[in-house]
Amino acid sequence: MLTQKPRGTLDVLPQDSAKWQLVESIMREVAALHGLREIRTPTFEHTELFLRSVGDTTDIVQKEMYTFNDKGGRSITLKPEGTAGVVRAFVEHGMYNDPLPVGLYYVSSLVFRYDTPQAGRYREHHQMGVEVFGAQGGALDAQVISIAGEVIRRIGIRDVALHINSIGCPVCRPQYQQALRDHFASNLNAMCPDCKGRFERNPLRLLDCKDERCQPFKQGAPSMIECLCEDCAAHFEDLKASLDQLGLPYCVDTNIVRGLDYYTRTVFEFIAPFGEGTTSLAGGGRYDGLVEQIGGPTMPGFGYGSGVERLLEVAKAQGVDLSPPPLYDVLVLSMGDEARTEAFALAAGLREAGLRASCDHAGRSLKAQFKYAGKLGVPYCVILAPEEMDAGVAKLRDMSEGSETTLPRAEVIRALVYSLKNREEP
RNA sequence: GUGGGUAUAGCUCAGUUGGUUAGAGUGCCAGGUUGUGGCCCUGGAGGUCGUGGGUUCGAGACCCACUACUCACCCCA
Repeated sequence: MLTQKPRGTLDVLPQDSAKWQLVESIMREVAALHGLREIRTPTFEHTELFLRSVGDTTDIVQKEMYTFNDKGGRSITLKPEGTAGVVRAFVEHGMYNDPLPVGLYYVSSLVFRYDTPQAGRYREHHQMGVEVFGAQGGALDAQVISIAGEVIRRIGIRDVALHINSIGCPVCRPQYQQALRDHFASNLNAMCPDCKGRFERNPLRLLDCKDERCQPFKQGAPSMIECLCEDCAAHFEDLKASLDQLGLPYCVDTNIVRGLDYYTRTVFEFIAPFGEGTTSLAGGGRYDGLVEQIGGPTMPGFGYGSGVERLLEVAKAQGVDLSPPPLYDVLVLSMGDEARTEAFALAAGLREAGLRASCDHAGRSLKAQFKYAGKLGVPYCVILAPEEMDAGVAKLRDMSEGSETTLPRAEVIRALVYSLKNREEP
């Protein structure tokens, strides 16, 4: 117990942390291309925020939140998703007075959900994401969707499908829900117990029930797309045209509903094959009523979240090489006390010149030092031994070619800087 | 939350119908002329056999509980 991490958590070890940094840097690069600025919000918020935004009938709120009372008797909840906290901060700090639209992104934000862990699914995970406030066109939706897609593409993940849908707005969704109820009403007695509950609460969920008994009744059910009001339909057309302009292939998937109540109009997911099935790499959508609902002005919004663990696991399953470069550009090897002291100074000089360098600190044999360099894949070694010390020179060994050159000690740093620079080019 | 599978060295795994000091490969450390890595050879360190009970003369093995991992359902990142 003492040496066992809590269920559903993950240790990121040194051999993997460089991959995390790579993914995070890709997110930052792409975000910068779109003029987004980083925001960091607390790991926990007042429980009320999630009840109001995510919705108190959703699975997330009903059974997956880490909620507790703090010592002051406040009900606190660890973030179960990324958007609510950002919206809260946006409103709290009056960011709607900034030049609109306001584009924000976050990197490796902690997210907690108490559900059964599985591959690619944890109780604590990290999300990167984007939220844009004050822009309402379908083109904006397409642009933000393209950010998620571009990050996935730059990581090197393949075979990703973009699924989009529109779930309408407060004008047309009630009409659609009524249309669904009308469709299912006569057969409700033959359907599964879950669906009987969904019928009143959230009839959209009737459509993605997996129970065999319910399958036949879905035939001929109206689709949300057909019932969109004029404005929502136009918005959806705008989105599709904009995705075409960006050259981003997509499919309209009416099963994409999203398990959060605040979405309006556009919802989307990037889906990749994973194991025997598929997994969602990023998901989000439009939330035009949320800012107002939290107590801000009327303000459209669009955003998404993407799970870092999943991105890395799917990349790994696809054999994407995210391995970092060798730990050092150069190691300074030495024999004897005099040379060791000199090696220590030379390594410091190399770092001064911007090279990643070190020397032996274990008092190991020259052979062991070479083995160490070989195992790390270090491209160059400098050798300092009594003979070189007497002559005021050093040997420079190219580890991949196995060639050695002897040069004056004072030339070593310049020669290495030159060699490494030329190495980058090919 | 419900059901199936699994848990032995840092990693991947053997371990016969319960029977003495629990093994292999790999990795790690060292040595093979005290100046040279990758290949090879030798040696060494490293294990509360997931945890706690039980059965038994005796449990890594059999039984129970717990914990974790894993697959499916649900939902999602």
